[in-house]
Amino acid sequence: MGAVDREEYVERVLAVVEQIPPGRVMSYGAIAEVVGVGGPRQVGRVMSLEGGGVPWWRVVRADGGLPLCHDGVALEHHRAEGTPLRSTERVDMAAAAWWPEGDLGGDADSVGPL
DNA sequence: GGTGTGACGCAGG
DNA sequence: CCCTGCGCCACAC
Repeated sequence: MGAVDREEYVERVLAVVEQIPPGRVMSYGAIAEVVGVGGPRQVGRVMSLEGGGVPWWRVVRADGGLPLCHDGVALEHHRAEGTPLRSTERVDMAAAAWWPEGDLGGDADSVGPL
């Protein structure tokens, strides 16, 4: 079976992003793993094209760095949602990292102490 | 059909 | 903490 259609891939990626709860974040690589197709670069491409309809600011790089395009806007959202920030422009992946199949990897819906 | 680029990831210095 | 190089896959030229 070949890879899913482009539209199918987009829908799938956006679906995962929509599932990300407030105060939590997912890395491009994590989304690519959940989708099971393509790689982190393809996820980023989809976000740039169709990310306008989903909480794109909850999608960050694996090292906690925010998207290079609207980092300032993303910071506003993270501060408003209470995302654990480690630096003025970085997210604390150790506490904010989230996973769709049950809160594994990071912690429960609790945001843990800083 | 090769080349370059990118909202990336990781290892190394 | 910083920057550099390599690998990755899809798309534009």
